[in-house]
Parts: sequence; C-alpha cells; structure tokens
Amino acid sequence: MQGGRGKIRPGWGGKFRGCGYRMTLPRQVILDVLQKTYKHLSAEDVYMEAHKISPQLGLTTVYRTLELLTDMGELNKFAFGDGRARYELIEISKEAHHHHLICTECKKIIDYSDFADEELEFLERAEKGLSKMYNFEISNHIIQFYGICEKCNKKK
Amino acid sequence: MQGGRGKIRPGWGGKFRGCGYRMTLPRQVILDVLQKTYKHLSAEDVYMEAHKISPQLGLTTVYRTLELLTDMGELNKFAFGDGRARYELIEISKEAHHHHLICTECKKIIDYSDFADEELEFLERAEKGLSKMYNFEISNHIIQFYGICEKCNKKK
DNA sequence: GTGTCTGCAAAGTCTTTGCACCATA
DNA sequence: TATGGTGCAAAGACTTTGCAGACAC
Repeated sequence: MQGGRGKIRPGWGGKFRGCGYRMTLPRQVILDVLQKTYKHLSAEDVYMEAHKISPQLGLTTVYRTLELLTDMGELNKFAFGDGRARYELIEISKEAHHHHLICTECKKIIDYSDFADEELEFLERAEKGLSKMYNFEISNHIIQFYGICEKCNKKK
Repeated sequence: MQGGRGKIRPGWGGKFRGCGYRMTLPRQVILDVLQKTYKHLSAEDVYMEAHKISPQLGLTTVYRTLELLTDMGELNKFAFGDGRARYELIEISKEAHHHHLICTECKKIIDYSDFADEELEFLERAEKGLSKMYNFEISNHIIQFYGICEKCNKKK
C-alpha cells in the first residue's frame, strides 16, 4: 500500500515538466481522484472528491487541469448528452476498455465490456480504413447505445 | 418524390395529434428545416433556417419543438462534445445511416457511411446481446471517432 | 370556448476568463 | 526570481422556465 495511496506515480511530474508545466498539489490531488476510479467523472464529481482531500481547491482549477490533461492526451473527454462533460484517464480506459449504455429516461450510464473482441476487430478495420480514406488521424472513439433501462421500463 | 419539397408529409399532423399535441405553423417550419438536410443541426442552426422562412419564430419554440420530437421518438439528439446538442430526424438517419469523425482541433464533423455492412453486423449482434444481458431496450446508438483532420494536421 | 402553443424576458447550468496573489523549478 | 498556477468573482454560452397573449381543434 505504500506508494499507492496519496503518492503520485513518478511519471506524472515528468509528463508535466516535459510539456513545460509544473506539478502542483492541486494537480496531484485531481490526478489521484482520476486514478482511483473507473467511473466517468464530471468536473463537479472530480471537484467534490478532490475537495474532500484538499478543501481549498477550487472548481476552476479542476476545469483547467482537466483541460490541460485532455490537451496532453492523457484524458478522454466524453459527452453523454446530459449537458456536462465526463472524463476518464486514458491509462485507466486502456486497462478496462468499455462502452456505454445510456438510459434516456434516468440518465443512468451502464458500462459494458462485452463484445470486446468483435468490437476490437471491427474498430481496427474501421479506424484503419477511415484514417486512410479521410486522412484523419484517429486517437479515440466512442460507442454508445441509448435506450430505456430495466428500472425505467418497469415503471410504465 | 412528388410532394417532397416544401410540403409536409401528412403523417406529421397525425403524429402530433395522436400524442395529444397540435400541428402549428412553427412546428411545420421546424420540421421542414429538419427534413431538408442530412446535416446534424444545432438548435441555433434550426433557428437560423426556420427564421428565414418564418421570422417571428423564436428560439424558445425551436428548443421546445426539438425536445418534443425527441420525446416522441422522431428525432435523435447527439452530443459531439462542443457544448451544443445536435439533432437529426430519425426518418432521415435511416435513409442515410452514418457515423462521425470529429476533429478535436477545429470541431469539424465528417460524416461517413463506409463500413456500413460490417458495422451493421457487429451492431446487431451487440444490440441483441446487450439488451438481453442488461434488460436494456436499445433504441439508438452512436459511433464516433475523434482525432485530427487533414487540414489541422497540415497546419503543424 | 378550452386547453395548448408561442414569444419574450428572466433564470438556470455548466464552463471559461480576468486578475491579483502564490508557489514551483 | 521568473513563470506558471491558483482561487475568487464575473462573464459567457447554451438551455430551460414563467407568463400573458394567441391559436388549433
């Protein structure tokens, strides 16, 4: 447990410095929050968690850090259609690659990682083909299914 | 194709009335705008177009009509991550099923309909499997690839 | 005529920006 | 010490809500 809790992996400081940025306490805390979950957190979610650890930390800093990490290519930014952006560390999404079922009624998000193999196969072919056809450098993708979840379906 | 231009298909009035709603001029104009394009319009886009035809029409009505159509299951609402929702009539998306390449630099959206067959195959299997596994009634899906478009890539 | 719909204005969310002070390298 | 970073408050962008008058059925 030592090293895993509270202490940031040495890589992050270097990544920041390599881009001309600095490693600071707020950034450490935010990274720590992101690293501790598989969920897709909104800026507010990150803020709430980070705030528990470091109460003086502001929401603005959360937004700025999330943007920075996104620009650095370390963070995926998603839009689920509920009007707020969601974020997920790429190193985490690689560990547990998954997509989403989104209930249009209650906005619940179900992660699924089934069909990973077929998906991967299809995606690789599509990515390769598309990047060639459109000269488009693909870095990321989203697959989302929208519908009605079990609970909401029963309510009717 | 007779009646395709400018004239509203008789179905719409009935669809509204069937749900206890009324067909009105603003709704006709908005539907007309949506029917005339394959693009994914934002509320503002719809407003701009509708406004040309019917200048007294307000943005609020556009938002309300788009929400209504979405609730009626006639309209797909997308989030591309640029902070504004995009809409597409389902009857149109069925005619020309496609997905999106989104440039994270300039926010340009490229529609593509290649790989439709492989995609369909994969999607059908996934939808069938997922709805069974999670008791989730799937009505819609999104596949999006994010990356850097040709133009933005050349700029560097 | 009744209940829905509309447009305006105001309010609500989420996110970004300006600025003075603070901290990292 | 020199930049870059932080938090606060204010502004911005998109969307929703309240309300009185207008309109479809």
